[in-house]
Amino acid sequence: MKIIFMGTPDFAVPCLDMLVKEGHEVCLVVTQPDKPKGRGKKMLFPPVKEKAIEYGIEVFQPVKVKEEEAVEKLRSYNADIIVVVAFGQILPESILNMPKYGCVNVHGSLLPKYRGAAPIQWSVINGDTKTGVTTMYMEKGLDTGDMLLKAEFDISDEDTYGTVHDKMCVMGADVLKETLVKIENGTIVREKQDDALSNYAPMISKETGHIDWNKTSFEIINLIRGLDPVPAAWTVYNGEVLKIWKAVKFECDNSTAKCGEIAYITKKGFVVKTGDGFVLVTEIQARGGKRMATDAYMRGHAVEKGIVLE
RNA sequence: CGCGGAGUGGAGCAGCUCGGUAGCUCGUCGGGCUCAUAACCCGAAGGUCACAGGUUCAAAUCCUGUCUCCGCAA
Repeated sequence: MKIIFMGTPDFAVPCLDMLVKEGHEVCLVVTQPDKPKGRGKKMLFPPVKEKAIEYGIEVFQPVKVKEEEAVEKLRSYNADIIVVVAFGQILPESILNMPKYGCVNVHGSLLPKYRGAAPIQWSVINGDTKTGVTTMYMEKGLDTGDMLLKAEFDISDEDTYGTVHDKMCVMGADVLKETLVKIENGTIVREKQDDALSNYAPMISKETGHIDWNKTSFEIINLIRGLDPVPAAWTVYNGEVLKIWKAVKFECDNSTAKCGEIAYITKKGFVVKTGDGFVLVTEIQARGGKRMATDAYMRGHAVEKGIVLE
């Protein structure tokens, strides 16, 4: 099929890769404009653009795809279908209605759960043990379109946002592949989303990662997992931000410690009181420092019992 | 030229302001104590102090340049 592909981050790359390898005619790749990133201010290409260049596909980077000029450019390609994977901009109806087969989206959750920008993170943060990808026809509402195909998989205790993301984007490409086959041969089945079962997964901000030690150990550990590797869960230690990369439940008999207080020091790390128990923090990152095991950090820094994390 | 921090034995740090025998907490190896141990005691190995120049009688320490890593901001 003749396809316009719209996507931006790493998550979208396997899908683009698949489209090309399956022999589809990807006539245009639409992605977000280059932005100065990183330390220097270096202009970095979005990952999807890198891949498009590799394949020699034309790249289009409108600041606002909904503007008339951009819409007309898309129309001029007369594509059969538009595939959207983590593009990062809202599409106007003029685009949604443009191609013969419509606009298909790959979403990182089992819809109708976790509509919105950060479905993977929130499913980990909420402690879900199962997630998946869903393909759907796009419509005006945010991730509300009719569902097409799904694939699900388990989230283990060891999984983080990063590991789930990596599994999911590969799986997303597979599901998309199958979806396109069925669309093309007319065997696809649309399924309405049950709005009553839906919820929203809002964008993750820095503040999302600020640990509330009054919460349960389970909630705190899941928050840490859900924000690893970006943007990280953190707390304030001696007035400075301390990122927490890994923590596990811990048994401790310190009954006087209050939430957030370092209740105990072990060889592996320090133990913090939570809303319903204790967690042993085993991997951290201090301001200006690298991510490292807590015991390594404690060899060079004095971490004392009684300090309260905020 | 966005702001800032850092590169010191295997790990994490101190020392640098006020140049002059490389230190701390661990790890590793050997020995000892112990029913035993991640505990304790004794001992040992292991570092061109990121790289390249410069100043100096002498540079981890002062000056210049380069590379790499990290935090913030985007």
